[in-house]
Amino acid sequence: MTVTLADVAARAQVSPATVSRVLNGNYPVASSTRERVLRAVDELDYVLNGPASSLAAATSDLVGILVNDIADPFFGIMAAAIQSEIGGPGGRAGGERLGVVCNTGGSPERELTYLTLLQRQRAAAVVLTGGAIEDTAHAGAVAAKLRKLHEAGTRVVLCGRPPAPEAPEAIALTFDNRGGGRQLTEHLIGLGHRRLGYIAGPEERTTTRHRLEGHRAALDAHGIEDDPRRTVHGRYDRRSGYEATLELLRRDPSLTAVVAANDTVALGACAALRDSGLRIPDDVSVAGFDDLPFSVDAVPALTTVRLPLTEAGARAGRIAMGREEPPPGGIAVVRGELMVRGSTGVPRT
Amino acid sequence: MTVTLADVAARAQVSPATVSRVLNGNYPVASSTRERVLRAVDELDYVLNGPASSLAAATSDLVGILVNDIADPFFGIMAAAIQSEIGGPGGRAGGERLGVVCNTGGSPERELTYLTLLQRQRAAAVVLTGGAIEDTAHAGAVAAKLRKLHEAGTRVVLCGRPPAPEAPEAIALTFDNRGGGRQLTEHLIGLGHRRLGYIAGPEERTTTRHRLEGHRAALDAHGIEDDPRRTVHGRYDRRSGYEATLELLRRDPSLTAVVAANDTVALGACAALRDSGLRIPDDVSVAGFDDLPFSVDAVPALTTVRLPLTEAGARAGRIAMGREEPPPGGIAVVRGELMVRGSTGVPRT
DNA sequence: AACGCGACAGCAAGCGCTTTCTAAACAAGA
DNA sequence: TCTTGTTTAGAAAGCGCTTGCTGTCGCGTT
Repeated sequence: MTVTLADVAARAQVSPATVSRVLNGNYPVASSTRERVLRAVDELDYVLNGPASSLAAATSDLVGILVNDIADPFFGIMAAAIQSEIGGPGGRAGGERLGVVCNTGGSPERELTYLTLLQRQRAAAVVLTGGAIEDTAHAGAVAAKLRKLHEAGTRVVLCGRPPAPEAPEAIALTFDNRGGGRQLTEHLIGLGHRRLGYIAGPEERTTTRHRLEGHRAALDAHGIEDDPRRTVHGRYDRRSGYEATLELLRRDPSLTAVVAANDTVALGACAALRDSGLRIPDDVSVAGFDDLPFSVDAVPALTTVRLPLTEAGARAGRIAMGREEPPPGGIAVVRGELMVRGSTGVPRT
Repeated sequence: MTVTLADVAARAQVSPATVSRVLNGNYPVASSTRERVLRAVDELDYVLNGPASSLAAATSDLVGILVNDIADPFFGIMAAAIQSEIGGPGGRAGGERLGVVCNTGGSPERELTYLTLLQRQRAAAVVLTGGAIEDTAHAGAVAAKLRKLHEAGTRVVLCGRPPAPEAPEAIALTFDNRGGGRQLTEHLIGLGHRRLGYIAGPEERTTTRHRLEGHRAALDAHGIEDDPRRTVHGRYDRRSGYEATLELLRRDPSLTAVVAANDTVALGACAALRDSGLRIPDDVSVAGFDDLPFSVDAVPALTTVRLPLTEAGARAGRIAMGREEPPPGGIAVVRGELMVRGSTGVPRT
């Protein structure tokens, strides 16, 4: 029925061991023999049995990529970059690896489930992307899993996620969300804004907290009181941005700027402002975060903080594959870059 | 070092066989025994060895999802929907499956490589999303792989991809790209447009061809000559839409409408028009395809054809898991819905 | 001429699990 | 009492591959 190594060996008149060595290519095999084996492989259309191979070798060629929301380009772009460094053709280094993207949907349980599944598959590496959930119990559980994975020989990399003190062996490429948030708000303050609304993401995420902290730091540095009523929490999606904006306007119709948790939310905010008859940026300025591809096409183009998602993802991928040295101390901070565009301007007086 | 089934068995004072049966839960085990085993599993923090299990059982819990471009929400949305039906309990007993997204980047070789990798892993199912590549050799190779996968017990589902006549065992959920394209262009013609530019996708994709055919059918049905100079091919991205639009304008500045291969391209087209000092839709109407989430937020909102990506993906996922009957004949056509919005209007006279 | 050694190839022992077949224990029908 | 059936547990044979160790052979050294 299915072709096995033994079949290939028989056909090539060699032992199974030799076939295995030809296929794995880390043991001297005479080129004439090798050729014979490869021909047999070809003729029989042989495909290695992955599970058997993984079992015997105690390693697999799976690399897991965990994302919060695969439908969100923020994660899609990182995932694509990571995968491009991991395998398929082109990633020659030491065999083909299967980079698999796992969608947690932002759910803690699913995150753990996937981690277990990956552990079960004896994954070669795992990359966790995006912000972490700030729940002590859950964070502890994740850290414990990461430690186990590491012990089992799985490389662990965090991309766009803060370091996990409880799992220090995980390499972390962290986005400077705090700094970016601060830059953004300072830009707005510099333009003359004093009444800024802030649409934050879900409460329990590190990304949310850090960006918000940056915003508040900027306010504080300029002696602007941070009225808690000017901050609204929501999900990281357009709808949430729309509703949050209406809420902010209800609370304070004199707002001159809205800072959104990310670009998607900012787009929703723009829609809400327009639907409320307000012009951007003449009446209200809007700023986003991430600089996703569509942001430059918004009308007006969105002022935002560009995060080098592709570069960071690629680097994370290389580190996961052991093809690049981890940063000293296992932690690197990746900075964003303020992109000033049409959606922010001098406030009306 | 690592905990094995035998360790658990020893601790629970039962045989490995019993532990296995408890874990797989498809064999009668006395509840007292079961409990003892589960406690041991818990105490030892045991995690099943996936490869070993797959080897012994000759099946794995991997489900592959192939996408052309994971950074594109079109695929991200489908992938999320598919995965949501795959993960978690629900399938077989013991049923956690690992839904893995593989990014081919639109490359034929990568597509085949991933298919081989999935075959190697003895995947439980494979879902291919998005348009196929129209290259006889490649199509044949893919079909052959699909047939092999099927023979090996892997369920194969196509989602948003035309049926593969050479691999009839693959269930196909096909988008009615031709019909959608036709509707869109007829809408424009109905508004009075006669000089329509068309920005098509890459030449060799079925999606590209079908949408274009629909467009031409509409022109033809209304006796409008199809000037080949009014069609430009490009990639499915924003940049391509931008450049193609400039090219179309150069060829015929009197265009009154631009139909884009998809929403992302349409966004680029809008940018190009605006940069050329043209108003939408007063000077030129623009239409997209897919109705991605950001399309409604474009200014003006994009007229487009909504494809039920989430529904189709979910259905494909269920079929892949064997939880839903395949459509009769193994083929189902999924229709799009014309969404008329602000980006199209009556042409200037 | 004897020896040593490098380069290859094969043997066989697992890797950790599933599953068939068998056995034990007990209840119930004859 | 003996047979038959039912339920639950164990023994053991692999699943297909990798790899440490053991040869074998030919050739350069001494």
